[in-house]
Amino acid sequence: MSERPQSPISECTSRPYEASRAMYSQVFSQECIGGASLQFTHGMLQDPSLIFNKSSYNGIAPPPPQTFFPFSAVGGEYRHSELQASDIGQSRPWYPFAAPEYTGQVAGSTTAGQPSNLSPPIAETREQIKIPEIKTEKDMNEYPVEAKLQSQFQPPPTSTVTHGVYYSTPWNPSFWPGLTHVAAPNNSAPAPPTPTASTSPSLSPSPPSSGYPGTGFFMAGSAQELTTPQLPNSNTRSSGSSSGGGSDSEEEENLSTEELEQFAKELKHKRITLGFTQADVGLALGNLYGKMFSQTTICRFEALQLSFKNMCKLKPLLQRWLNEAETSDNPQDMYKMERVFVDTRKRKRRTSLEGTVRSALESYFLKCPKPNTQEITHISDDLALERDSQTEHGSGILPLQKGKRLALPFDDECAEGPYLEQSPPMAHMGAMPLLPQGYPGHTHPAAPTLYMSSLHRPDVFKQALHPGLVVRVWFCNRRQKGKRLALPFDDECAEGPYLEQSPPMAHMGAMPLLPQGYPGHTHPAAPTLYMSSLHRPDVFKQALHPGLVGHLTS
DNA sequence: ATGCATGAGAG
DNA sequence: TCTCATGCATA
Repeated sequence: MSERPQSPISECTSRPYEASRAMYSQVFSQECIGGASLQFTHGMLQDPSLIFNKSSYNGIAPPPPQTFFPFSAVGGEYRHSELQASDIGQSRPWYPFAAPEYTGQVAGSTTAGQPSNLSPPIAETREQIKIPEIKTEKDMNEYPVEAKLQSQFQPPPTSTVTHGVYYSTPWNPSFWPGLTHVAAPNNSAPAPPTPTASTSPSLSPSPPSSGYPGTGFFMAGSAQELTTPQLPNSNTRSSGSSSGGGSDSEEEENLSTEELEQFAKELKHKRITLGFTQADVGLALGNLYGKMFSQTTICRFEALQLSFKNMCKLKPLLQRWLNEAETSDNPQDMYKMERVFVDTRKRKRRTSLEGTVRSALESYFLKCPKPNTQEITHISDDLALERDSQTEHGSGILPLQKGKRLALPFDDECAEGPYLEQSPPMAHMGAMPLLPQGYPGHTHPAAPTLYMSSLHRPDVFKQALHPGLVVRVWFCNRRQKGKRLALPFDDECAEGPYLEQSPPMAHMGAMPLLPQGYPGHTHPAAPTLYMSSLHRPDVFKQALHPGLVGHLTS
C-alpha cells in the first residue's frame, strides 16, 4: 500500500508509461467489443480509429516487462536466464490441503473407469470426463471438496503437501496402461531426449513406467531442471514435421516468432488430426515430463497468447509431445489420460462482474492502469465491489446492488491530476459513453451485480479483509491481458514506425514498450516502443480472435 | 476461448 | 505490491 504516491492521478501521470497500456489492446477486448462498453466519446480515446490506426495512433503501450508473445521482434530485454531456468518443470504445490479435489476442465476422468481408448479420436475429453460433482462447486457456498475427491488421492503429509503434490499418482502405470509406451518417448526423442535429464535424474519426467512416485514427480527443484533438460532435442523448428527433437533448451532462445507461430499451427493441426483435445495434451505433458498443463495453457499456446518467453519455454515440451503422438501407434490410447490429482485448496469462487462494472473498470483502467491502493479502494467503493465479501454469506450467490456515488473516484487525490481536472473521473474517462445506459449523475444506476462466494469460507474472508481485492485482481489481469494483446506480431514494430517517443496517449500514460519477451539477441537493446500492433490487420484479427492466428482447422 | 483467481518470485 | 505463469470456472 504504500509504495505509491498518494495521489492517484498524479501518480498515474507520473507513470505515464504504464498508463496507456490498456487501451490499445483493450479496445479489442471482448468486453469492449461486445459490450460496446468502450466508446471513447471524448477525451483521448474517443476515436477508436486512433487506436486502430497506426498512423493516428501509435501508442500501444507495450507492456513493460514482459511482452506477451510479441510475435514480432520487438527487441527487448528478454530474460533469458529465466527462460532457461524456466519452471517448466517447476511444479508448484497446488493445493496445500490434502483433500483431493477434482480439477475441472482438464480431462480427467478417473483413470480407473476410463478405458484408454474411450475417447474417439476427436472427441472432447472434457465431455467424457466431466464429473457432475464438479459442478457443485459453482453453486454452493462452500466448496464441496469432497465432491472433487479422487479416490486415488494420497494425502501427503501436511507438511509435505506444500511441496506440491499435485497428482495423486500421476505416474502410476495402472492408470495408464499404455504408458509404457509413453515411457519411451521414442524415436524422435528417444532416450536422449531426456538428455538433459541427466541433470535432473530425479526429476526426469520419466514415464510412468519408471514408476515414479507421485510426489517425486513434482519436486519443485526438479521441475526446473526438467525444463530444459527434458526437452528433447528436436529442432523442430524445422518445422513441418516437428518430428525431430531438438535441442530445446537452447533453442528456446533462438526461436523466432515465425517458428513459434508455425509450430503453434502445426501443433493445433496435428493435435486435432490425432484426435487430442487441448486438455489431453496438457495431461500428456504431465505424463511425459512431469509437468502438467491445463487446457487453458495449451489453448493459449496455440493461440499464441502466451508471452514469448513462455512460448519458448513450452514449445520444446509440446514439440516432444507432438513427436511422440505422431510416432505412436495409438496415440490416443497412450495419451488420453486423466488427471488424477488432488487439489484441495479452496479457491474463491469466481466473481462475475456485471457489464456495467466492467465498463467502469475499463474506464478507470484507461485512466490509470496501475491504481494504487487508495485508488483501488476508491474504485472498489465506487463500484460497490468492496462489499463483495461483506455482504455475502452462506447464501451463495448474492447479487449486490449498490447505488453509489460515482463521482470522484480518484478525486481526492487525483483531482489535480491531468486527467481529472474538471470533470469527474468517470466523466473524464468517458464513462458515460461507455455505459450505454449511462450513469445518472453520480450514482451508479446499474449497480453492479456480483455473484460472490460466501464469507464463511476462508478465502472469502480474505477478500473481506481486502476490500479492493476484486478490483486489484481485475487490474492485474487487465494489465496482463493488455500485454498479451499488445504485441501480437511485431515484425514491423521493432524499430520502425511504431517507435515514438510521445505517443498520443502519452498523457494518459502511454507506456514504453519494453518487450522482454523477445529474444535479446534479436533486439538487443530495444528502444522504447510505443506500439500498437493493432493497426495491422492480422494483428487486429488476432486481437479479436487470438485463436485465429494459429488457426488451422479447428 | 477467456474472465477471474492463485501463488511464486522479485523489487 | 507487482509481474508472470498458470488454471479453474464459465460464457
